[in-house]
Parts: sequence; structure tokens; C-alpha cells
Amino acid sequence: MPNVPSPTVHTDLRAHHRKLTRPRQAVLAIITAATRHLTPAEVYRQAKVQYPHLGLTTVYRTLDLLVELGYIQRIHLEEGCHSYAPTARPHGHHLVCSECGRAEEFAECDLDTLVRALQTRTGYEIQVHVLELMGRCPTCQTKSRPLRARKK
Amino acid sequence: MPNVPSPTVHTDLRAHHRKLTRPRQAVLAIITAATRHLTPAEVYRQAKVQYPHLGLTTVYRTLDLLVELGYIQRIHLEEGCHSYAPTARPHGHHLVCSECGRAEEFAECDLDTLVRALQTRTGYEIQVHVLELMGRCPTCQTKSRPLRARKK
DNA sequence: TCCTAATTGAAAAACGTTTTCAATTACTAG
DNA sequence: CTAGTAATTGAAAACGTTTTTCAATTAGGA
Repeated sequence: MPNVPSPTVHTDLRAHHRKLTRPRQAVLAIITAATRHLTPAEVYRQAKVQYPHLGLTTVYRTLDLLVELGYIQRIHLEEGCHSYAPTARPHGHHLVCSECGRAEEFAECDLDTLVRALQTRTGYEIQVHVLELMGRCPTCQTKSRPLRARKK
Repeated sequence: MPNVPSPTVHTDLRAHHRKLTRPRQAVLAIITAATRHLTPAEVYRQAKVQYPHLGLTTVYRTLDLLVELGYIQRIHLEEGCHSYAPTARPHGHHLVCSECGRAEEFAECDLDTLVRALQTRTGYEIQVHVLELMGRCPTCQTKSRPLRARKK
């Protein structure tokens, strides 16, 4: 049962003189239903099932569009930057293990106070923040501390 | 006045059977003196002044090495992922204007509570945090506000 | 139903990054 | 100080990802 695009998306698109095409529906269905962040290539592969004629170029363009409209957000990971995730889940920050690359996601970030103070002091209008934490995950802590962890 | 590599780096390298070569010295001088994050390409351009024969490949390799040794850290920004910044200066955070690229630096960041909570919850040993804020600086705010900033 | 602007996909170009490899270089042992 | 060796180098090529180009197609308002 293919995901029916929410009426809101439809309306939003119309408001911007954009069209709700079949390729877009396919991309939308995949990315909004995603339980984890997906790379454009992953979205492409999955959305092709629903609409086999889909082109990769269109996936990129649609993801851009959805970010613009605020339906999804672009996130940055250590390995192969640039994944996308539905905005529904309020914005995820990441805690990344610097040894094995494993990552945990967390939502809370108590930056409002800081952001407000900085806005006042600098006059900037702060729109986005990127917060990344790095450390060693429990598993890597148990392994002997690696003197020379060479990446293959 | 070319930056003399700190004796510590020298020692660290020797301990790992690595060499302190001229190309590495050039990269080291640039990245450790950087007042803001630099992309590999920027490091390349700047380090070439000191050592014109430098190759881009070597810049990538040296940056990797310095991250491994903990002298610099890789950070992720919205535009053109992957920049590097010296770890030395205990964390300077940046507030970057997304229009003109101007950046302010700030030191305070009240993440201790968050960090402690996350350590408890996830079992990670959190070592580093990167916090970047983006917005519009006062000057750019006075310029016409872009209703639909289309990326060129 | 027609018209037009928006959208599409394929191919090619443009990135940023990594790999390969023969030549060079810095350190170490003698 | 010199020779030997392993680490390092840069150019070129390979790579994967993202963007651009462009003619053909399509959705939705008139």
C-alpha cells in the first residue's frame, strides 16, 4: 500500500507553483516513512521499486525541494556525509564513536540560552546549529586502546 | 616567519615511526595556525606558499594523520562538508554568516549538563564536541531579505 | 481540451577524495 | 658519515557523489 502523500504536501507544493509528480510521490513515500537517515542513493534504490523509471537526478532535486519546504532535513555523518531524514523526528544531533564510526542520535540540545545570548551580543540572526559529539563507544572502550588505528 | 613544528609533534611522529617531512611541516604550519576551519583545498593553497612542490594528495594524507594523532579535528559544515580545525585552541566555536561567510568566535558553551547526561545514557566516553552556529550577520540582514533564496 | 511552465531522465561535466605506483626522502643502524 | 630501508611523496588515474545541460514529457490552470 503505497504511501498517500499527505494533503499538506500537496497544498504546499501548489502554493509554490510546484507539481506533485509521480517521481516525487515515490521519493516522498520513501523518505517520510524512513526510520533512519537515508543517503540519496538509498532513497533512489528504494523509490525505484514504486516507480522504476525514476532517475537519480530527480531524487537529488526532490530531496532539495523537500528540505526547502521543511519536510526533511539534511544531516551530516562521519562516513559519507549527507543523508536525509524526515523532520518529524525533531532534529537529530549525533554522538559518533571516533574509533568504529558507530553513531547514536539524540534530540535534546539545550542551546536556547546560548543562542539567545549570542544573538544579542553579536547582532546575528541565528538560524541553524550543528552540534556533533565525538567519543568512544562502550564497545571500543573495552578493546585495548589502539595505538595505531589505521583506516583500511 | 615559518612556523617551527612543536617538539611534541616531532616526538609523536617518531613514536609512531613516522617522518617529519617538509610537506608535512608546511601543512602543519598552516592548519595549526588556522584561526578558522579550513578545507583540504584551502590548506593546500596556503601551504603551497611555504612549499610550492606540495601535492594535494599529501595534504589529504597529512590531515588524516593529524586527526589520528589528535592535533586537529574534522568538522562538518553545511556547505562543502569536511573542514579541519586545530584541536589545540581549546574549543573555539564559530558563528558563521551563511551569506557572506564572516565568522565570529565564541568560547562559552554550556554543554556540560548535556554531555554528562548523554554519557550516562549511552555509555560513551565523550571527548570532543563541535558546535557550529549559522545565521545572518547584521550587515547581511540590512541587505534585501531574500524571500526565496534559490541556490544558483 | 489546450497551453505553458514546471519537471523529467540520460548523458556529460564537475566535484572532492582515494588509489596506484615508481621515484624520492628522512631516519636509523652500522 | 654513510648506506640501507621503510616511510613518504606527487602525478595520474580511478572513484563515487552531486550538478549541469538539454530536449522531451507532464501536471494543472485557463
